[in-house]
Amino acid sequence: MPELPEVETVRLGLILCLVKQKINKVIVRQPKLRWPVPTHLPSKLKNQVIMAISRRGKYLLFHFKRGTLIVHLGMSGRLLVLPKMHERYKHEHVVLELSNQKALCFIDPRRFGAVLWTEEDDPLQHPLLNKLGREPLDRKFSVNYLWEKSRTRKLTVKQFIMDGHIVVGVGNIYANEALFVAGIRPARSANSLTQKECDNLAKAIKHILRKALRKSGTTIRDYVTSRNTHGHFGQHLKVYGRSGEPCVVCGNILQEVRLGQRSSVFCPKCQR
DNA sequence: CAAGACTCCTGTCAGC
DNA sequence: TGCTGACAGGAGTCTT
Repeated sequence: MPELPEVETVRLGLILCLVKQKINKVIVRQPKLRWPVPTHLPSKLKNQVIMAISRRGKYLLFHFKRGTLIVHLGMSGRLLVLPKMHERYKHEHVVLELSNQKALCFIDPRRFGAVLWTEEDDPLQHPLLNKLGREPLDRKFSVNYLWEKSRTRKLTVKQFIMDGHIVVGVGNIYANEALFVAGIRPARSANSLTQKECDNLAKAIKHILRKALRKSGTTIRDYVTSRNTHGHFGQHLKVYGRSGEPCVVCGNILQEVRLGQRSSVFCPKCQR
């Protein structure tokens, strides 16, 4: 499941081979994604040049002279740059054929992803983007911000940091890991956090995401050209997926609780 | 406004 | 071996 570091890695990889390329043709094989792929997408994109690729949260933005393509990878989405004449992947829903005889392919078995189009002057004003919370690696995502935002919130701190209206890009895996690093139990209510804990948490989120970003940065090729985007990450996870196993710090058995239908694993000794 | 339930979808895996 | 059912999960939307 692509989280923010993976999406950013995809972006960096795509910039290398897509910017300045012209779209020759768009093929929509399966328009039924998270939202329907706009029927006018092919005509809107035809003959336009990809000027830049940016990111907001886990949304990728492909900027054109007129309009912006918005892509979300959802749970199982992938963007691959393949030769124009390639063997068709299963679940290959949208294909952009490029002027360099390659094709950008959106592949998404579970179809939680999205391929959308906006012509707002500022694409960040799109309804899906304009209410998003802060970027975790931005300076503005700080102890003060977390502290203030959490004061009125009674939900669990894990659900709180996974709320994209507070901070974007913290999925279940990194939420679990960040709370472990910060020494905070996932079921604590957000408004019970002390300032010191908010500080630890903000730093832990940044730390975990930066670390993951560095790790994926070394495997950009895996994302852009071909399969197997995962595997290189699991070995670094300290709590996620390790319920019942010993804590890597103190040896206590890691426990699991479900918060908001999400599995949450923590060390009862290291996390308070 | 806040919080929880519900929803989309398919690959994977446990259990029989 | 094959079937069935549970589960996972991002995040918007609906309900309370």
